[in-house]
Order: sequence, then structure tokens, then C-alpha cells
Amino acid sequence: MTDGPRRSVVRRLLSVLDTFDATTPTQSLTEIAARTELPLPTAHRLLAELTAGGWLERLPDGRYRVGLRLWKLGTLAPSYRNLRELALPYMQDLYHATHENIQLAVLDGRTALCVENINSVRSVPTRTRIGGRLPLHATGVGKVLLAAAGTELLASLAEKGLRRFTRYTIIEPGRLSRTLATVRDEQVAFSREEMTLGACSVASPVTRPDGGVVAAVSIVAHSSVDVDRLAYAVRTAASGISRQTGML
Amino acid sequence: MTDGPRRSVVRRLLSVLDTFDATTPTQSLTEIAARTELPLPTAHRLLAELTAGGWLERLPDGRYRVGLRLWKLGTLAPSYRNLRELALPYMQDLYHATHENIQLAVLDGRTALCVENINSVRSVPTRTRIGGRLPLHATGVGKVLLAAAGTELLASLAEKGLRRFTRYTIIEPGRLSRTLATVRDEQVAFSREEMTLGACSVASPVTRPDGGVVAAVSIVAHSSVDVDRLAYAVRTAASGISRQTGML
DNA sequence: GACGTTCCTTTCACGGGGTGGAAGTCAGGT
DNA sequence: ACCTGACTTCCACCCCGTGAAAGGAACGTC
Repeated sequence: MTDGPRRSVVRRLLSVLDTFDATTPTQSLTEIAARTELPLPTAHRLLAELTAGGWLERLPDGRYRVGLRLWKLGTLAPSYRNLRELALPYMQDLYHATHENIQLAVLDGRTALCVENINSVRSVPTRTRIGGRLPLHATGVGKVLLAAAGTELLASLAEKGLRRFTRYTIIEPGRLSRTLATVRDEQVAFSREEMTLGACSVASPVTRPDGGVVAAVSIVAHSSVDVDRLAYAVRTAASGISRQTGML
Repeated sequence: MTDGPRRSVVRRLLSVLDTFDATTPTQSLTEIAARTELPLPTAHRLLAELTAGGWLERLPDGRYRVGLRLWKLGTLAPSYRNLRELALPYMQDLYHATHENIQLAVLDGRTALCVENINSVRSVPTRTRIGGRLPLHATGVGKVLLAAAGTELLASLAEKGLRRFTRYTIIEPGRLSRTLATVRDEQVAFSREEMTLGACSVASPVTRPDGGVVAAVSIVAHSSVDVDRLAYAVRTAASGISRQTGML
């Protein structure tokens, strides 16, 4: 029946957990079995064990969703645990000064991962959610993180082709590389409608005392806003957070 | 060797994950093996699989910690996913109006679980962390959640004895029960140095359109602050959040 | 009320993969 | 050089996870 190579119990279990994402926060047994390509009884047994332990929850209608226990565990993840607590006050200051959207992201593989955000009702509505992903080459935070990463990352991204989101997206590796050099130089990255038409952003790196970049903060505003004028604000906030990282 | 009854692979794996908590965010192989009571090679294999999938991370010194993937997954947990995003703006309003600590908690088993907080530098320093637990009988948020839960919960807590934290902690089940009636009536709960000497709190319930209580917001202030004057502020914020829960 | 459908749950004999004692490796200390 | 403690690898045994098949449960349809 199952053609694929046999996975270990552990990998099966983890692939069950992996089926939960932002687009499918709740799932039925059949859906999970289908997505994991596991026989129905097998999926059922794994889900039963996860539910019994409180890792997943079962809704009255039989559907499964992520439980509090997993949330609590995730809370201990490094980029979250302290960074978020240190950064939030500074992000709030930025928000009160500008009334625009504020984001905090870390590097996760080949994308930027949003770990905290403050959405403004007055500013451009962003699709970004906590736990959501952002492209490295078309956003402010992405560029900051990409600039700080080794050149191999850029090379590997370029190899697979830089996706064009709007007509302003930089998809030429050479031009992107030059942009990143400026970012490293000035500690600020811009994105002018490169990800979404009508939205611009300014980002700046959060660093450890040794200079390593751990995250990026940014302001995401409507394209009519002069983001250059916001650059110093982001840099100031980023410096504030960076100063605190020494205490981790 | 191992005396205990044999656990299934799944339960073994989950007990490995379970060893991670706020007090031990990073652990060595030997520590994990000891805490889970698993043979060292077994623990090693499980950890290797978890690390390979990005569920755990390995530090240069060989210690393990929770990885980004688990954090992302936890992000999907119900009480967190939307509640937090809805509530944060209102919590910020409260913070700016009062400059005290603000907390948001949900019921989790026999304790209150803090899902969001804003710590004020000007107010009492709180030990509470996101993902941290608070007693139901000695805190504002706890009382709100306990009042909304069935009477069985209070009975079962009383059976095991209500822990005394300070000389003000209510440990008489009858008196607590009467207090909870008032909480239900007035939609506000107070804690006056019942958890920590020098700290008081006011809390109010966040409800769904059908009236069910999903969370509690509170202000935690120095005991010199007249918390009665803050009651309307918390109730207002709680109402605001409650109105939004209809959109979930 | 019988019948079909869909989704979930339970059973159980089989055999492959997890197990863990033992041995090997590595780093730091004396 | 020798020891100690912590991690990693090996591999033969055997236990426990597996999944096809059958049993329920909850609907909707004729």
C-alpha cells in the first residue's frame, strides 16, 4: 500500500505535528492521515497519544488542534524566550512615535521568521502574523538578516531564483548583493514596495555585544510615508534592544 | 535495568520534550536521560531525531534546547493564536493609562497560565513570565478564571489544600467561595498581597459572545496603589477584548 | 425503516525496527 | 601516561508498533 520508505515512529509522529500550520490550525483525522500519508489507524493511534498527553486538543466535533502544552514548550525557544521580552518595550516606543506597523524577525533557514509584531490600525494592513515567514530579499527585515548572514546564503537563494513579488522586487543577484553591502555599511535596510505594492519598510539589526546579528526590527508603513525619515527611529530602537542583549 | 513499566516510543519521545521547562531551558544528554529515566543510548537516539528535524537545537557545547520549529508550532495553539493579537492593543492602552504591569491569562488545568504580559519598569517587578503559571486562589486572574469554572474545580483544589503564600492568602474554601460569588457578580476580582507581599491586582474576564470566559486581564500594581480606582479601567479593557472575540 | 455513505474506532497476528548492554571515542583533569 | 565523565556507535535479540479488516456511529436519501 504505502510506497514511500518506512519512516521511524519518531519521524511519523513529528510529521503528524508538522501538518499543523497557519492555514490549517484544526484538522480532522482523515485530513491528517492523508497529509502524512499514514494509514488511518496509525494516525489515529498517534493522535490519541498526543491528545492524552495534552499536546494536542480535541474539539467537540472530533477535529484536532495544537494544545497549550506545545505552546508552553515553544515559549522556551531561544529567539523567543528573552528576545521578545526585551524588544517589546522598544517596539512599543516605536509604535507610539510613528503609529505604523512594527515587526521583529529572526533568520530561520532561507526565510525571515516574524517573532513579534504590533499592527497599527492607522497604517497599511499587513498579512504578517507572529510565526509567519517573510522573504529575505524583498523585505526590510529580510535584507538586514541576509546582509548579516554569510554570502553562501545569498548565493544559494540566487541559485533557486529570487521570486518577483512586484515590479520593484530586486531579482538580480548582483544588484541585491550591492544593496546588502550598503545595508551592512549603514545598518539600515529599506524595502520600497518590493514585497507588496503600497507598502514600504525600514529595518535595522539587533546585535549581540560581540556584533553578531540576532534579529531585525522594522517599521512597515504606507508607501506615501517618507521612510527615510523613520530610519533613525528604527536604528535607535534597534540599538536599545541590542544593548539589552548583553544581559541574556 | 529499568524497573518502570515500558512506555511506548511516543510517550518516551514526549517525556523527553517534557523535561524542558522554564527552569531548565537547556540540558545535556545525561541530564535528559536521567530525568526521563531512559537508557542513555535511547535518549541519544530520540534527541538525534528531534535535532535532525529542527525541533530541538544543539548548542556548540553539546547541550540541547527547544528549536524554532516547536515555537512556530506552539504559535498555533488556540488561546494564543488570536487572543493575543486581539488583546495586546487593549493591554497597551491599559499600560499607557496606568503604567503598571498588565497580564493576560487563561485557565490550564488547575492553574492560570500567563499568555501575555507587559512589565512596567515603574511598577512592582513581577516574576511572571509568558508561559508561566499562577495560582487560581491567590491572584486576580486566577480568581476570575476560577469563578467562571465549575464548582468542581474549586472543590478539587480545596481538597488538596489551598497553599498559603502570604498572611493574606485566602485558604478557607468557604471564604474563597463567597469571594468568587462576588467576582461573578461584579466581573472584577482583586488580590491584595495574597500572592506576594507588596503586590495587588485587579482582574476582569474576557468573554465570548455567548458569555463563556476565555481569559482574564489584570493590572498588577504596588500595594500602595489604590487598586479600586483601577477596576473600571480593567473592566473597560476586558470588554473591549471581549467584543473582538466574536470575530474569531 | 432499510440502505448507502462517510468518518471514526477497535482488533489482532505478523515481522521489522526499536532497544540497550557493551564497547569505542573524545576531552579535560591530575 | 592514566583516569574519569560524557557522548557516540554497534548489533543481535525480541517486543511492540503496524495496518488490513471488521465493527460502530452519525448522517442523509429513497
